[in-house]
Amino acid sequence: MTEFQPPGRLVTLADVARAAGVGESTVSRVLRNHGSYSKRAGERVAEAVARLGYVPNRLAGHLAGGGMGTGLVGVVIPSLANIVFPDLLRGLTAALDGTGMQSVVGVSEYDPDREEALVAALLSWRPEALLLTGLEHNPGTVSLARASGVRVVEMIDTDGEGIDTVVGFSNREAGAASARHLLARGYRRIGYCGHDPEADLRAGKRLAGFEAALAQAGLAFAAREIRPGRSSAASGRAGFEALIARAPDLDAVYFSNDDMALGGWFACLAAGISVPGRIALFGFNGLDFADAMPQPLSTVRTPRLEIGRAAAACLTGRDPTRIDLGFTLIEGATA
Amino acid sequence: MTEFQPPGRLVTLADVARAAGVGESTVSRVLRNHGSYSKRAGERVAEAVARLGYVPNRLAGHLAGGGMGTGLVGVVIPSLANIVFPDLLRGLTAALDGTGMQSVVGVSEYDPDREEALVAALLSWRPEALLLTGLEHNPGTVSLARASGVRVVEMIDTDGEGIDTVVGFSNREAGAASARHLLARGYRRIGYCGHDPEADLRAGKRLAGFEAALAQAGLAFAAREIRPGRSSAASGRAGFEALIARAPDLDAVYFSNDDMALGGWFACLAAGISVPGRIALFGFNGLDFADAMPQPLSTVRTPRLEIGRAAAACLTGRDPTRIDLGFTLIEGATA
DNA sequence: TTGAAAGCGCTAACAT
DNA sequence: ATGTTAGCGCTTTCAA
Repeated sequence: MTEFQPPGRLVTLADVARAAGVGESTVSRVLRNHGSYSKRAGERVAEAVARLGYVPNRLAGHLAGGGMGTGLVGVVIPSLANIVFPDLLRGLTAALDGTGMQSVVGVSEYDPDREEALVAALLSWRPEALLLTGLEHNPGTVSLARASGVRVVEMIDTDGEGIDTVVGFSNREAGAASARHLLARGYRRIGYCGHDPEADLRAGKRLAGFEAALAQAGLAFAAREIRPGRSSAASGRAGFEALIARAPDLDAVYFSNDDMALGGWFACLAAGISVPGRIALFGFNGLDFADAMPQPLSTVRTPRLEIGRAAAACLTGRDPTRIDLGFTLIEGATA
Repeated sequence: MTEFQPPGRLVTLADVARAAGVGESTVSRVLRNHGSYSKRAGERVAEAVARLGYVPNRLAGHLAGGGMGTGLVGVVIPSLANIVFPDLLRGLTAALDGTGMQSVVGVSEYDPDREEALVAALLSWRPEALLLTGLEHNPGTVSLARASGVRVVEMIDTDGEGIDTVVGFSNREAGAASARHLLARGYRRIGYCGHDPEADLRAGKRLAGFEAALAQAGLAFAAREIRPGRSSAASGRAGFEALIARAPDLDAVYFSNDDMALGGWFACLAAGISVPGRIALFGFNGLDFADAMPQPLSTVRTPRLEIGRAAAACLTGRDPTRIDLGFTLIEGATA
């Protein structure tokens, strides 16, 4: 179907024009179905395109301009190891599907400097929008984003000021709501088990919100265990075991997220600790497995896919927006 | 820091040249640190770049460039909902980091037609390589990939012929090894609980490999439960419950992956079914949580990050390669 | 309806 | 060491 091509040189629009016996502009018109052309021209071009296996070069297309955008969306997420960010991308790509837009994704590993470098790199592709995670960035990142002139959407977190458009929920409030839930259930000797809140600033905000709500009740964490590295069930299990060894009288533990909480639940199961009778467990995110557990995990469900979808919807909008998609406290059986 | 820009027009290299009082080619030389230029020219250009907030346009750069690639890598994965594919991307982006390459990712949702459309779209960005998942594609996808002239790497699966370069492991053999493990442990009334093997062809190959090994021992599945939709703990739990209700005498269940197996384990816990005493459970992938469980899950660890890394390493290579990274059977406590 | 020509922002000769 | 020039592949006037 595809003719032999001298290696290293792809079929160009000029090749198609020659093969079809028409001018380049006619090929362009046919391909973009823009302007008018004869039926015959249309057929000959279509035939030549198929025969030569022509794939348009969008780089050239964009450069030639005429207001047509690149169709690229630059996205920076902090991690791929935590399913919440793939979930975000899932919502985003689902919404982008069919619009002719493509996302180009960079992963910052929770490093603001790396984020800045990624933003610079992504902008060199002249994306039509820039999607970042969270509200905290290097000053350089902010200048770059501003100067780019494109729509900037900051996802997930609404606790603070955004550059342009913000889509997410209040992590601080989610933490506070979790605390109020535990307090309402009568728990008083509460511990915290989490991964690094300095790197994962949203986890830090939840922690701060939780503490603020505790303080309102005249309480504070009875003990806390911060684990280095990323969150995981293994880390949650080890963290919980360390915590409970240090503070055996805890009656509840708040985890930085569901993965950590799952690890804590595993630890209880292994040690024969009754949940929530002896100790209550509370997570965050509302991951898939949470409600398949024999005791559904008590947690806060976050609108991850919805944030991705809403962010995509904001791309076309003209004015800055602020969308709070909220969260849902799930009264499971562990707290 | 950044001067006012008439909206809609970004700073170009020509603007920088004018501001720095040098020629365009000098700016180009300075920016790319290629060719020679005076110290003074370098300083003036650097100053102008900073002052104007100039971000190079790589689209134009590539178009002009004699042989300089786009630095883009087109990637197609079937899903973002299953952590194994983000893991793959994680290995890939980690290896790409610092090389100046960026991946552009498309998600096919296990649909070959969508995959073909994505490949066409990605090729229009003139990537320097194309990374696909699995070995089964539409004929159109294969022609496109071939005609592109770029390195094509098919990831994860080595059971079959590839277009160009293949990096993965044998899913078929992984399934067979799992069966042999269960047989060696004395299990004979084995059931299967999985998600759609027609969509997830790798799961289908594992299933086929497992069955072939059973057949060698003169056995077959005593029962099987195929669940529609994607894999999850909830699906695994429901599937397991249906399976065990239909075939109460099973002594082991092979799951399509760890998420499903976790659901099965939850079901056993909820129903007070002893594992592996009463029934053994076997998964696939070796996910994070597997060894944090009170009873570590018996499963097969797959080299997901390594595949991503190895795929990145293949990008530069000249000749087609075939890399089998193998897998590791993990003798957990559930089988 | 169609082709010729200009130019998008950049790089790589080629001069100087 | 540096400016000038000619494209890269495409889209869009503008004539014809």
